[in-house]
Amino acid sequence: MSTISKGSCSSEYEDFELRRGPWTLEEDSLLIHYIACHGEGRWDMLAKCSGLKRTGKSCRLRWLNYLKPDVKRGNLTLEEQVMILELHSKWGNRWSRIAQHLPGRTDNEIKNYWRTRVQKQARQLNIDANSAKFRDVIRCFWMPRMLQKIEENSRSSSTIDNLQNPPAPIMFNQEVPPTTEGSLIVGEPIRFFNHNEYDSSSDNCNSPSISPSVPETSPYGIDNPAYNPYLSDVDAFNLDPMSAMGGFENSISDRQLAENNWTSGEVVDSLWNMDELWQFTKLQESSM
DNA sequence: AAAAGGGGCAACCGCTCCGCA
DNA sequence: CTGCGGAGCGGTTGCCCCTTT
Repeated sequence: MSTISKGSCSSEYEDFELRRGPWTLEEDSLLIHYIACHGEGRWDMLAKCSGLKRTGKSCRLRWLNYLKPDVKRGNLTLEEQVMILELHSKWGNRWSRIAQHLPGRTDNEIKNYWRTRVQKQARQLNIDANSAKFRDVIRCFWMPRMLQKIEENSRSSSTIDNLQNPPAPIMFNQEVPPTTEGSLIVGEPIRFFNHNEYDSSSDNCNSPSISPSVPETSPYGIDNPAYNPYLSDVDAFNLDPMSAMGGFENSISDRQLAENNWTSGEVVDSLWNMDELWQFTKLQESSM
């Protein structure tokens, strides 16, 4: 067990051992109280002065991922899941960046979602989760299903009046939190398009367009292959899905795959039925 | 009812970036 | 220009809880 050097706030600082592991209620309230009085930042100083026997890093993480008032708890909504899939296809494992577009969600939460739910599907399909093939499965199969589900949900909750009119584009009510990044469109609603707006000529897949209004470029170099490994993959996401699916049936033909439910809680219907995926790949095959 | 296994998630670790002296 | 400290990020680990056998 390591100790940390003497701080300016506590003469006993050098004497205690650093605490690790799960936070206690007392520690949480201590941290909340300290931040309420002194604000965020200077985490090392905060750790020393608050009386917490934790590192500054640990305090920061606990605050940002758990204690901060605007942190949203609970299952990710379908809209949030679609957003994660879409943004991940653009930016790769830029979790904090993706989290910026999901108000109240933390990078850690999104990362865990990706690893536990999405990568699990890739494993079951025997596909590399970072491969173009898997991205096409997501884009051409799962995301349209999710959007369809979102649309169904919005329809079922709408009034008769709404049913007489074409449904409006699915909108997120939340604003994208302001960011200092120059090229980002800040404060703009994240917007998906429904089927009515979809121009099939613009996409290789027979699926709705999924177009969160996020910029294509950024100072982080999302379009720079050096930062985004996906881009070095010869524009992998724009590959013809037919070719992307090539040989795909071989990897799932033994039906060894389990039912796929990477969505959480209430959305555990046939959305991720592998039979449907199977039919989907066969359709792709026969249309060639 | 108990043990084993697996999944989910909070927390840690190491690296990188950035601002400042 | 360089070194240093603070902060942030992504990968990994480990624990807890639930499910299965």
